[in-house]
Amino acid sequence: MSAGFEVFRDYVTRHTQLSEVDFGTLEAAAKPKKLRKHQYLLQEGDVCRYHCFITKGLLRTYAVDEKGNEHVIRFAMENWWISDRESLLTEQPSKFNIDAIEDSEVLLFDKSTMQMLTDSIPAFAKMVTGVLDKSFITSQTRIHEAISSTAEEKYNTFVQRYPGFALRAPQSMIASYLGIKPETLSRLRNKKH
Amino acid sequence: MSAGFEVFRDYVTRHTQLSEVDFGTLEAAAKPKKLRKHQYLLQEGDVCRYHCFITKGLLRTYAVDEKGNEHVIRFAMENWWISDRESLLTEQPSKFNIDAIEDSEVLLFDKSTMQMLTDSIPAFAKMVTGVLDKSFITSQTRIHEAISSTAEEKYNTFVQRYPGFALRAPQSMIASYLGIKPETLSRLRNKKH
DNA sequence: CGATTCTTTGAAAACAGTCAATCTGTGTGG
DNA sequence: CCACACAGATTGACTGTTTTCAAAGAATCG
Repeated sequence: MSAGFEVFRDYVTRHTQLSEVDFGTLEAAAKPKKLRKHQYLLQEGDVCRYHCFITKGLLRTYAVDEKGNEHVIRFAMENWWISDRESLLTEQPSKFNIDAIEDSEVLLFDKSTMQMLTDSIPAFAKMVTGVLDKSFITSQTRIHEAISSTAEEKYNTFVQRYPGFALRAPQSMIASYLGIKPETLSRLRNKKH
Repeated sequence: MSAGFEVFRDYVTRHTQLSEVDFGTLEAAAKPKKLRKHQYLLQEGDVCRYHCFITKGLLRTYAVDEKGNEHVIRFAMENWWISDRESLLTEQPSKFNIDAIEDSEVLLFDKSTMQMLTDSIPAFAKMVTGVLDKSFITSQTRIHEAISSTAEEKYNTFVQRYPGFALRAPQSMIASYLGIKPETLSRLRNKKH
């Protein structure tokens, strides 16, 4: 009854070198949690308290505007981290929602536990900073595409880069992620080639 | 003959607590550089070797597409860091250009020096990670706005958030940053409200 | 199945982009 | 110091893309 620890262990092993003792410390610190489809991991207005590692499933971060429209900020699946870093950092209520698109399983590390882990395991701290660095680079790339590509280019790039998301997320959410309307995405997809 | 060291010292003092010795180490590691308007700090195809702290002036990161159009990825001014983190991390040629919009002054910290500094000064390492964290949060916010706002909303938000950029950067670059055409920006600005 | 949600399609309206011409301000060389 | 050249900004008319609204058609789930 693993609760996703092997997924996490594989991930960590691929990204850094840790002793068996350190693995134990990490696994003891992690709180496994299961989420059913549509279940919130974080709801707007709540303070985000956890760094969250996904061992199974698919989640999204989204914001809701005054008109009630949802805007998907990001998707995340197995072997990705998800949280609202702003809320986590400032301890202010989050502007975002995070919920499960599929039944999912995650490992939760609360803020102070994470601090303790990064303080006591330098290799883990390095890995975590490396993840952040890559996240930032990915964000820059997304910004670049958002300001320079047409709707069609954005969609094609998205499908190539994230085939998993393209297959597993509803088209309305993909449209939202790309900043276009679902009708527009439907038309793009159904025009020949 | 300060070369911007007091600006840097002020900045570091505002963000962390460091001994006089550590300040000395940082300042000894920094290479001051002056840039004239239009001068490159980094040119597409070159490998980015430096973390760069701006003590004076205004710079931009931009990409050039197949059609020759420039796309401004970001602006940065006094007390901001700028670099191409992807190129810095991977040591592969950069896809971006960084150049000076005004005559500027920067402090350069090369990759290995930066590594040495963060390894030997934990408080500095924390500050640097904090900067990265905030950069990531800022990127997320920008993505959110890019996918959810109209051109007019993007412009208004930009002016409020970055009055300095709005005043100091040419409108064609601001338009590029927002992902709209200069003509469209001009029309937005000149329609009454 | 039956109900709900997601996707597709159509037609019209709104919006942003294109191309070309004019206007403005800046800086440079004569 | 003036005049010209140049880049940046504005304006107009037109085109093309995306949104909106509405309705019909799949697909999914209890």
